[in-house]
Formats: sequence, structure tokens, C-alpha cells
Amino acid sequence: VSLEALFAEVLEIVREIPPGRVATYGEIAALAGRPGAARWVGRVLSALPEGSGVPWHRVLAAGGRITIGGGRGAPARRQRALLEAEGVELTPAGRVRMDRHSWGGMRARPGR
DNA sequence: TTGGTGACTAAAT
DNA sequence: AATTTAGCCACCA
Repeated sequence: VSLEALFAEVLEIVREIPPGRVATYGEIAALAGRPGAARWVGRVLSALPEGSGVPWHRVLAAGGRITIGGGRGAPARRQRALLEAEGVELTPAGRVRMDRHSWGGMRARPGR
């Protein structure tokens, strides 16, 4: 499998994440056939241009944490804003409620 | 091949 | 909850 194909595969998976839901780097890596390559997934998203149509903001670190920009830079705030705009609930600590918005292990739905 | 790096993860403190 | 340490995978010089 060529690198570009794998690259596209990841983007495809991320694009499948419905609004209001989130997934972790590890999840994406596993779905892309590279379990354990969470870091690599992050690298792929880092190369993502703006307006790519890929909801990169729905991809978070394990536990629903935002590890971008050290977690407190402008990028992190932007991601939080994008998520909140889609109805994703975040704790003051900046973590997403994975027990509610997890794409894979979903069980409860936001709203109502 | 070796070593450094990164939008990671898990465990320990 | 916040840091630190060690282990991961894949990329690059």
C-alpha cells in the first residue's frame, strides 16, 4: 500500500465521522489498518491544508483530550470552538465527553 | 543503519 | 488534574 493511499484512507475515515461525534487518533490508526500508529495519524492531519473538507477537529487524543499546540495554544482553542459549534460538550479542562460523543463506542446521544 | 521528531498512549508520581 | 517517563509507528536527513 503506497503512502498516499494510506494517507487518503485516513482522510476518508475522518471524513466519515458524523457531526457531533469524535474519534481518537488511535481509533483512526486502527481503522486505517495501522493500530498503534496514532502518532502517524496526527502527522497526517498536521499536513492537512485548510478547506480540505476533512473534519480534522473531530479527531482527538485518547480520553477526548486535545493535544494539539500543547493543548493550550490557539490551535487547541480553534478546535474546541469547532467542536462546540457542532454540539460537542467539553469540560472546562478542555476534554470532550467521550462517553457521549465517541464515534465508535457510542451509547448516549447529545441533546435531549 | 542510526538518530531525531511529531496534532500519540499508558502508566507512574 | 498536571507532569514525567517510556514505548509506539512512520518519516526524514
